[in-house]
Amino acid sequence: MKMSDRKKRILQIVVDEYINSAVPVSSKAITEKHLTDVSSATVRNELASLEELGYLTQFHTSGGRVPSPQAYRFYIEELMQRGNLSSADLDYISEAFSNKTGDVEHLIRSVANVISDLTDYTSVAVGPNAEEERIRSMTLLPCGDGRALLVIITGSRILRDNFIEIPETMSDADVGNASSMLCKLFCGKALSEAREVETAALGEFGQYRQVMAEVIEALKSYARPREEDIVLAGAEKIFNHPEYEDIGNVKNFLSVISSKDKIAEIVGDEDDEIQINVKIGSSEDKDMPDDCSVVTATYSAGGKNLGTYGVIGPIRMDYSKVIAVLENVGKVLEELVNGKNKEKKEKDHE
Amino acid sequence: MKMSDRKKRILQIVVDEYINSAVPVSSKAITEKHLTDVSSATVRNELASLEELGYLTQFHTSGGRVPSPQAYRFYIEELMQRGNLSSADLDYISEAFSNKTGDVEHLIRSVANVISDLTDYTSVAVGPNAEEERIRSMTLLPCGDGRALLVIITGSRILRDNFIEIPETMSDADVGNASSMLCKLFCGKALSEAREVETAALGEFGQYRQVMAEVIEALKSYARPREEDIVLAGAEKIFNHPEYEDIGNVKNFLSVISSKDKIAEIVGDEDDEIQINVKIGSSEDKDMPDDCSVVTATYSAGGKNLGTYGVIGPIRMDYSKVIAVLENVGKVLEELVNGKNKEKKEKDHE
DNA sequence: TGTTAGCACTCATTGCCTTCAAGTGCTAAC
DNA sequence: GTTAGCACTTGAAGGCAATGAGTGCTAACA
Repeated sequence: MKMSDRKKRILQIVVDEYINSAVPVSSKAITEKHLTDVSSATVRNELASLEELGYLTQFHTSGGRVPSPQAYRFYIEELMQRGNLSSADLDYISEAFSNKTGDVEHLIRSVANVISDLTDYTSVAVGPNAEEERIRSMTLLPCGDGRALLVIITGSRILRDNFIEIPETMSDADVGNASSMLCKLFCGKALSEAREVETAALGEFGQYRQVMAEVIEALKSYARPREEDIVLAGAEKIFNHPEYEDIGNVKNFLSVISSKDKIAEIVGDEDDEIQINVKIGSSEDKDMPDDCSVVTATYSAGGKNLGTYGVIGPIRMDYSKVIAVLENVGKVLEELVNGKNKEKKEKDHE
Repeated sequence: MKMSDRKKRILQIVVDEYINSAVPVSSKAITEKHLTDVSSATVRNELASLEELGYLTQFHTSGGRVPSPQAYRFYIEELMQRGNLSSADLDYISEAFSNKTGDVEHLIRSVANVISDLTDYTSVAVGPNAEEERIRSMTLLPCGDGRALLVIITGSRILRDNFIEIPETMSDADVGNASSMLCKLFCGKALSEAREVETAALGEFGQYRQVMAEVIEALKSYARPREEDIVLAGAEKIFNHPEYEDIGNVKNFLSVISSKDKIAEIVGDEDDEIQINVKIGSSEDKDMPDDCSVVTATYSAGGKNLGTYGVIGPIRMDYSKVIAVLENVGKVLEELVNGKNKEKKEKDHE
């Protein structure tokens, strides 16, 4: 069966209405508020047909219709009005990032907060993959107790730190030497390249050998996102949505968002090509609760990955608003990063 | 009215029963399970009297009695059986900390997890105040873009979240010099002392003056506990307790625990003299929900403050178990830290 | 004077019934 | 293809009686 234009229009009305009201939509409501030129009986026929096509479901015969996950997908792709943000919202975004300095950890947190505030959903964020970041500096700082702290700084000020065991025989000066040796070896390389240095080849490093092996071990731990790079904002926002008056749903939701692993799983496996990604219900990700959707966007600017950001909330989500927020935050972020680069380049030219 | 021994015994039974069952306790239940030598009528008289004294309340005439906050306080101080942990629990604790390396941030998280797992409540932890920690090393690492990262290593932690603006005119070597100058100036001092160095007195530092001023500014940010030092574990555990089948309670609870500020407030204002601290209901802390209790302990070992740890949960909390867990975790932690010190001293002697 | 049996009373819970309203599906007419 | 009309379904809400747990009070007892 082909989808007539009227069917599409009706489906759009149902989804819009349901997103707004959280109440199953009846034929009467449709003809009264939107399609005033046909009768409710006509709409009823169309609704029955849309139900057959799998776009709508009914809880019980006398209860109006509710969109299925399939309907939401279709809605997002074809039917949704792509809204723009109010200028107040836009101002809020630019202001929030206006004087952001510091490293990515802080940036991630601010972005998550802004997204949660504007959308009224719980937001999730996973920092950029450090894999391809080039190492700017690598330092070993002795800190007593036979240990040294390995600090790695990369281009976007991602820093990683690990403790390295230092042999008793190494003096602080030795550690300093090892440190500059490390820097010579690894600076300018990407983390992923650095990691691949063969441990065996390090035999020649004499007394530093053990230290070097540990450094490589540490580098391996950077393959996965760190706990600190997975953040959550506005968890309490779910209570603003009626589906979470049910304790069971809250339970499911909380069990997911209180595990960083699960968040990483849900947000993580992005296809970098697609800017906005929508997952609806549990069918698309085993870690997701049945009644949840996740909308994420992966940001980048100046060729640099800035991380993946998004919201998690009920399937009945205001996709239009959420997508608008994600897009605009992305834009501002990009301008910010590029603007800074530009500024810097201009300075360099003087 | 004086509390007879029998009254105390009955009150103890009521609180124990209620903590176990979450069901209001009736006179019949008491005489059947515990006080078999008196009749329920006698117990009824006592219950009425305990109610008059403010220890018990009734929701309705035919509903059994429930302890009041006052009863819990009395129970904790005088009535509670101070239980010991099972050997399985004790093993679990020792194992959890057996190979903990790394800085305080990691320690805080493990401790919070252990406490939450053993008590089945949500646990909260606020790391030790960095104020009195002695600075072991202080380093400025250049990271391009006119910035350097200030890394401070103290006895038990690494502080590395302040970027310092570096004047264009400073080369990396200059930054290195500034770095060693900082170290000379501040190493061995406590953070709180270091912070008090007069900015004005730094005029003599020439081109480093601005940098020095910024470093002092940065030091000031460590006066309050940092967000990273306030952690939460097992948020989803509240659903294991029947009071949180009510969505309103969950809402209150979540609104508190999703704000680090509020957690710090509730956990924070400890009297260091008292090892275990119990707050029951909202009367003791305006930030706390009416129906919540918080039990915390401030740990220290070898003269060093290790932070404040505890659980937050319903007023009807298994105080005996919670306190036992907190005490034992404290002991193991102390042994761990002292053990290490001892080990180290022995090594130093060789 | 403290304890207890007995009994009337209170009140939440449960199940059952009715009524009500919302919404549908179907049919026949347009 | 559209629509009016109507029977049918179903959840929500309200009333009502039965149930049962638990209490408070009184009078008798040791």
